[in-house]
Amino acid sequence: MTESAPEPNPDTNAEIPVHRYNAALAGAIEAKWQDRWDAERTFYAPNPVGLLTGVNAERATLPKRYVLDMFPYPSGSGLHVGHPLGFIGTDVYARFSRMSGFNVLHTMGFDAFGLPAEQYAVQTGQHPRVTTEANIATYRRQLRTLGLGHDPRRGVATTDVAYYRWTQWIFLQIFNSWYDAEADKARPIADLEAELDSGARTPDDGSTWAELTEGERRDYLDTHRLAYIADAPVNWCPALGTVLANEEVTADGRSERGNHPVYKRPLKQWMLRITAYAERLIADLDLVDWTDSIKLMQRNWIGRSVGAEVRFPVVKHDGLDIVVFTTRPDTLFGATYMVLAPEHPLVDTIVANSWAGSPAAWRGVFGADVSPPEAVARYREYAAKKSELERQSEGREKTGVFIGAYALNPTTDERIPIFIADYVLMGYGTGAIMAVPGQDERDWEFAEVFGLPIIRTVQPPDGFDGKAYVGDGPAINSGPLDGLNIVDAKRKMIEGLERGGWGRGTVNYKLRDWLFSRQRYWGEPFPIVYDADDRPRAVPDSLLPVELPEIVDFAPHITDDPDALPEPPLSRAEDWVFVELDLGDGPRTYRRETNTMPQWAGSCWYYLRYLDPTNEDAMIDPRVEQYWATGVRDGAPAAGVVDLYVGGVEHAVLHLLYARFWHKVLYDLGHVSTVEPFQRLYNQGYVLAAAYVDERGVYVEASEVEERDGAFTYRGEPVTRENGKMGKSLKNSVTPDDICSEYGADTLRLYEMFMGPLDASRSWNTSDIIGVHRYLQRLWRNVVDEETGAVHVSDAPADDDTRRLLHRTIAAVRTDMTALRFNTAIARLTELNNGLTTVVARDGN
RNA sequence: GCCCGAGUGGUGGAAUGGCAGACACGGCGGACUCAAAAUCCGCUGCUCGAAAGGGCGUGUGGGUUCGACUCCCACCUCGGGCACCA
Repeated sequence: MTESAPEPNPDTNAEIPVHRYNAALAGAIEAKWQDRWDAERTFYAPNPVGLLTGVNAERATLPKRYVLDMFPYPSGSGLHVGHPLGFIGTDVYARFSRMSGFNVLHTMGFDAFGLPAEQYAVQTGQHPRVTTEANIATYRRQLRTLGLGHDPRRGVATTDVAYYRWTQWIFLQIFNSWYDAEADKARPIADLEAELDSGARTPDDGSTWAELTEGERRDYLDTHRLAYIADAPVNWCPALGTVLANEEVTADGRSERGNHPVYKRPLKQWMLRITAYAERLIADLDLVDWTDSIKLMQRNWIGRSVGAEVRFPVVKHDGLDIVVFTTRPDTLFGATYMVLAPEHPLVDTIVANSWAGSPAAWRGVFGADVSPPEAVARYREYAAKKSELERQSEGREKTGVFIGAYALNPTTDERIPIFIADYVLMGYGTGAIMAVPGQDERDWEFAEVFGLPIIRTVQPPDGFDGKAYVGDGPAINSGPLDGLNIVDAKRKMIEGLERGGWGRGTVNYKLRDWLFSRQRYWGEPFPIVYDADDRPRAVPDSLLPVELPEIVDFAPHITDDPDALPEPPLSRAEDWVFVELDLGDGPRTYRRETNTMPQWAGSCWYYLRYLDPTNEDAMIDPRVEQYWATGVRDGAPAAGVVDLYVGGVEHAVLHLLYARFWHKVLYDLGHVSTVEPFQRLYNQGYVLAAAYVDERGVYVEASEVEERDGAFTYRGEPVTRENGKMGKSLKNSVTPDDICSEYGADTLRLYEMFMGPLDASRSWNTSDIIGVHRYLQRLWRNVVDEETGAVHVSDAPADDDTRRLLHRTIAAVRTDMTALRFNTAIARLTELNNGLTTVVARDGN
């Protein structure tokens, strides 16, 4: 056995043995190996073709394994020990995979567009790119110290022009596509145009293609694209100066970032047609290995409900119907009134001019002394002004107003009154409901307030003393449905509705299309220009990238005025906004789109660019994509290209839903060969740490708090201890740099993996680190003489007990590693080392 | 309100139907040291007992089982998600 001399300990403290494993020696060992990995390009993962082929080429014939972290936003404060928890976990798994004979792709990029760099730029005038690049350099240095085995060639940042060029290209793929419902996939918009031109397809709005003007045809195509401009109610946040996606607004109507008030108002914005994929986004969850809780969160967010659409004819308006969506068509006989959302477009058409003897109670507080149209106007004003927060604080007290109009219940031919009320939302279903107070708690409450009739259509069980009964039971008061349970009654009702032309079975989703434009500087510009008719035109691929223009004032137009219009910073770059281009019909002047893409855009596909980061001719070379897409699951081809994806649970809906959507579009268009991006998803827990509050309730710097006899003080003042997520806001961050210099990176890595299962949140406790440090020290001492540096390794066969222990450890560690149970793997290794320590103490080596 | 998940020593945690508390921190005792730190060795769930030994013990109450931290039912507490979604 050849043995090289161990590193001498650079620590000059004469008190300790020269070859003791401590922070100084660990640092020397780690630096030596990190340099060697760089020099030998150890972690370069070879591609089958292209620029990333030469180094380690022999590994390209091995089966592949793709181990991915959710890439970080490079913030100005650098890493704390909570950030690398997942990075270390994937690194351990990647190294284990590499040693198990896989060609492992493992790297780290940066999600570098976003608000903090822009806000810092607004404050200091420094360009966000400068800040961003400095922060990335800090992150790279910190990550290198941790000894992570990344392929450095693949770690792209979303702000790289060479990267966002392809983000823009993907946007154009989406823009240039439509969703073919029959084929159930996205197809090029050119196909739609060709089919309309040839007559193979007719417009779905009832128009005749041949009779449309050129402009009307453009409009038709534009409204069918997967990326389209809509003048729809959006979430407008004046304090941030931008609009936000539904997913970025909290339940109480505030911005997730900054907690500012958000207002619903109609604005022209870019939308992505994610709703076309709702069914596939639910169905394909069966193909991936994610935790049930994450799958459930996505299913709930998409919110599929099965029911029926039913037409209610409006009295005195021949041929005019109100269409409602209901999940309970079986209760139709009990529909005693209807409710429209206040902003429902039919309201203005059907509102009556007089109350015509209807009960005064129906007028609520808004129509007490005025005409129905005036009552509608007043109620609308009341509902629009009420913020989401106020709706919350007022509880669920039902308000609304009768609009003087009636509809006919198609099953009973009864005349039923039509109300508007804000408990019906325009954004869900058809914005109109049939109200069945007997079987719906909200409808019951409303009926009580307005004195409306209640008819039970399901027999409640004996002893039921509640109001609305939502459970199962035999149908009553429902003519031919009587006696049937809910499931059978629904089926029979839908059959009847479809036969009579009164409705049909349908499926509805909570998911809305994705609001995709932001009024910000530090984001990807859209590769879109507007022509003289104000219609959007794609910038051709040959003119990509559309680079961010240099401007001086990065600030969004921030205001307290909810009526102010958003004003993108890019609109100030007038030289850039107006551009002369030849889009095939001669040179003309166009106006550029001045919105930018949301931060989610770059994170929707970075895992794909990692595959072929230097390719200038394509997003990915298809042969490279094919190689990395060859995963296996239960013996069959895996659905996802990434074998293991580790990150925080906070991305359960936003990022993971958006990325799946983009991936499916790219799949439909033939650019990727898997239907899903991420085969196995694992959510690492948070690192928690003690945080301290003073008597004013303000957090104080945790590292300066002193403990005496169980009481805590900060600069002499008493403080109380809490436990919370490590971070800047709780002032309880611990940096990896400090831990590395005190114990070494291997001790830090070992501690973070030993604290508990990877998916559980764990409390950081600096005093516990010594345990794993001692383990490394004992391990070292079993191999290296602390005094002389002599390596005592023996070729002599171990005794039976030792061999048994060794092989038991190997088996257990292998199982634990595969299941990402690193804490127990380390415990097994500690037991092995404790066993060896006994042998060494007995036999001398 | 609805839907998930979790409750085990002083602490982090282990055990997924078969010896509860692996591994580690902390604590106690010892070795080394003038002394302390570091390092090493031993003990350490609670409780009765001088000891041998006994009793109790995985949030609470019930159940299934030869056997339950583990499976089932109800409840309590904590954490997360959704929230007038028809």
